[in-house]
Amino acid sequence: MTNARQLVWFRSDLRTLDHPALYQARQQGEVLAAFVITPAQWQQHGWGALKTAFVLHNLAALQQQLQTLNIPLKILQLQTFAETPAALLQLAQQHQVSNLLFNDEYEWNEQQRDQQVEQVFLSSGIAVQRFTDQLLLPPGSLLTGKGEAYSVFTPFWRRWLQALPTAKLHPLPEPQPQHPGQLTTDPLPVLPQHPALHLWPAGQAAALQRLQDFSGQRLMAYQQQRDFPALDGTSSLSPWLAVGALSVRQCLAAALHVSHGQISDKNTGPGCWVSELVWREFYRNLLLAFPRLSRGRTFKPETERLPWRSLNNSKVQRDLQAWQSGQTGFPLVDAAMRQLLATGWMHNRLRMLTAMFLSKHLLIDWRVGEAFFMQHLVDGDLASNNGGWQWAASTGTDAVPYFRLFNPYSQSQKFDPQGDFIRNWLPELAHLDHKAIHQPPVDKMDLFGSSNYPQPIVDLKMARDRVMAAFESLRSSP
DNA sequence: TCCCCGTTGAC
DNA sequence: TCAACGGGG
Ligand SMILES: Cc1cc2nc3c(=O)[nH]c(=O)nc-3n(C[C@H](O)[C@H](O)[C@H](O)COP(=O)(O)OP(=O)(O)OC[C@H]3O[C@@H](n4cnc5c(N)ncnc54)[C@H](O)[C@@H]3O)c2cc1C
Repeated sequence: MTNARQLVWFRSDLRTLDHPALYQARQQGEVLAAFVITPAQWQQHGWGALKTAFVLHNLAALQQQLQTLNIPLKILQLQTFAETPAALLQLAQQHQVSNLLFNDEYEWNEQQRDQQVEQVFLSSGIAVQRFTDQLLLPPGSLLTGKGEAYSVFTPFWRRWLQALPTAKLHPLPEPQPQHPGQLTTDPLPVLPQHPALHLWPAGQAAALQRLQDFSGQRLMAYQQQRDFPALDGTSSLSPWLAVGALSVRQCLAAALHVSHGQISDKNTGPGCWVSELVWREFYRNLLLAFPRLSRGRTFKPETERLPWRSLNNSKVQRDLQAWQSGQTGFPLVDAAMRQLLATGWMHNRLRMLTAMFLSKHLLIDWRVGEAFFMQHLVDGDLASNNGGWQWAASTGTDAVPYFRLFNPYSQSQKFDPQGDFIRNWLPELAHLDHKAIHQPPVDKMDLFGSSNYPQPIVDLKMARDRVMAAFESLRSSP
């Protein structure tokens, strides 16, 4: 048994630290690692160039780290998930593997793929071992009184807090190096470049460094600072969490460390931050329990009938393009969209604002915005992105009530009071003071060079009335 | 993880 | 004229 060869299939868990499948495999025998590149599938999932590049650069970092452990990495270059089971099995048989080990993923297509992989391996006499990795607590371990998945966050959070003290959540160490074997590591594909990639250094070492930097003053002040996009109030760890260069247990351990092992509510910096990790957890559980979410359906069935404005209409097309390019005439919305385009990341407060602006004020189908985010985000993640969009569009479970509309000007005054964030991303408005910048006066004569900043593309009162009416129409009609 | 609008009462 | 507040969406 100890010499039996173990195949560890890496997916969205590109690290060697705290890796359940890798750690267990190393205990069981000689480890061979594999990664499957499926560009056509990734494209179908709406990944953008930046996210794809980030994944591949993290793969390169993983390869290096595995080399220090004498673990060879095989790379299968395919197109889709459909080809994966056969190709992976061939690899396994070629190298006389006795066990396949991998960490679970929760999206529908990924689940289907993994089920097929498991079947072909089992019927070829290769054992399959699956591990919980992305979730702190295994799915299904937290259920409502009725034995169902939670669809409301607050009770989920309460149960989660109850379960925390007895859960085994210590990060696993990196496995010991193994004796060098005969198998060789495959060459990497050419690594794509992207202008924003330098903002997101690949690999677990960079991720841990950021976690460390965050886990002091900033974590303590998180609850006070996290809503102000001009501050460095949040961790910016989402890209590494999304590709698994960092584990959620490593994050939790850091938070527990600064809060002396205790998290009892979300009224402290660490407690509040952990509650955000649990939101991630909540959305992953939802995606697993409700497969329709992976297939573009709304959580609330009646909201499928919302009368979104048609993209065949050229005015609607122009509104969409204005939103996408940061030219809506609402400064904080535009600054946020330009942050997304330039960096591949956007502050949470602004994701909520821009998502609500598109789906509510412009009354454009949230799925269009969801796809656009996925195309540009470096941390693009189906569960969290879909969860966030359905939250903002009020089509989700435990979403914002449809009438609780953000006003882009009030949000701007509240959360960017000095206008620093706007000034940073909209140079054409940089001359305006903290009072004027939220709602710039018309600069007809181009005295300040801001005449090319657009006028608001929509009247807020009209937009508000329109979206309220749209939601209210759901009640009366069948 | 909200905003709007009408009312009230102090000036 | 304006802050404070409550109801409603
Ligand atoms: C419309 C919309 C789309 C979103 N799309 C994504 C996405 O594609 N990928 C993604 O990772 N997050 C997404 N989020 C959630 C959230 O905005 C980001 O996780 C967060 O902004 C990342 O920044 P951070 O790492 O500094 O977060 P921190 O505040 O430091 O939080 C720590 C971690 O907790 C998790 N987290 C925080 N807030 C949330 C949340 N509201 N929901 C789920 N997880 C959360 C993230 O993994 C994050 O890295 C979306 C939110 C909205 C409203």
